[in-house]
Amino acid sequence: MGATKTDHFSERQNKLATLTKAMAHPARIAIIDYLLKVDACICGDIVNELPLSQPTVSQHLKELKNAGIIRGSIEGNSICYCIDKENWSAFQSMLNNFFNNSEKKNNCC
Amino acid sequence: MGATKTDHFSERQNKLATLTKAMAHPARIAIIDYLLKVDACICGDIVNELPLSQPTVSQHLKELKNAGIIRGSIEGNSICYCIDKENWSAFQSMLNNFFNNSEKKNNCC
DNA sequence: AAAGTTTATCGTAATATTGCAATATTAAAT
DNA sequence: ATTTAATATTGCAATATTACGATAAACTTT
Repeated sequence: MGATKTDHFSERQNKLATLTKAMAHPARIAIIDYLLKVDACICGDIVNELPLSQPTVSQHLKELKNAGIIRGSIEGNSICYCIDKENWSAFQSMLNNFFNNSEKKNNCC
Repeated sequence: MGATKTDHFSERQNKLATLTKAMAHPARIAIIDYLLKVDACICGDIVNELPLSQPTVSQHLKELKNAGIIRGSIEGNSICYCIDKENWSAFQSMLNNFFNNSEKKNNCC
């Protein structure tokens, strides 16, 4: 196999999995770090910032965009990427709800 | 290729990526959901709860354990799994720091 | 229009993940 | 000691991810 059985899980569970999957690579964490720091940026800057080739970075950017974490807009010759703030907040809430579901009981084992 | 270049990123970035990767599957989200809900459980319960075979669930449990998200202790014949509460809190802080790094400026694009 | 710049896509190789049947392991019960 | 029950491991097939060179596409500048 190799294909995830998404259809057997709740929409919330699939969304959380998709979100965490989009973040589940150090390069993508680094891109988000950078975008949060500079709060606007040109794609080429990211390529220079990362120890990866331009096509590889482009691919990571695409994944982040598909997940709704970043947005890109054409800026003349180049492309300006930034965090999608609304989604970013929504994602934070989503994850916090997930974590706070625990009722702070003790470990049982 | 296919192997992630972890050595070029900061320890923090790699840790965040490892953590999110461990959560990046609906079955693993479902397992965590369940463990948070029941706050203790026998492995067999999880197998019954999920639409996956016993070996597959066992594999997911192993990944969650390797990531430090859950712990297991032998309980007679079976194994009792639960969330590792200390790590769980630490992970929540780690993610919140990551999210809160944004300085709430507007979207630039 | 031609040349340069910037980003995306294609093609491909290497590796990782997902899933399960079959089997092994471990402990309890008979 | 055998059988039963619960979980882990092995082996393997299908698919996904990661990475990059080569190339395409789009826009700017000359």
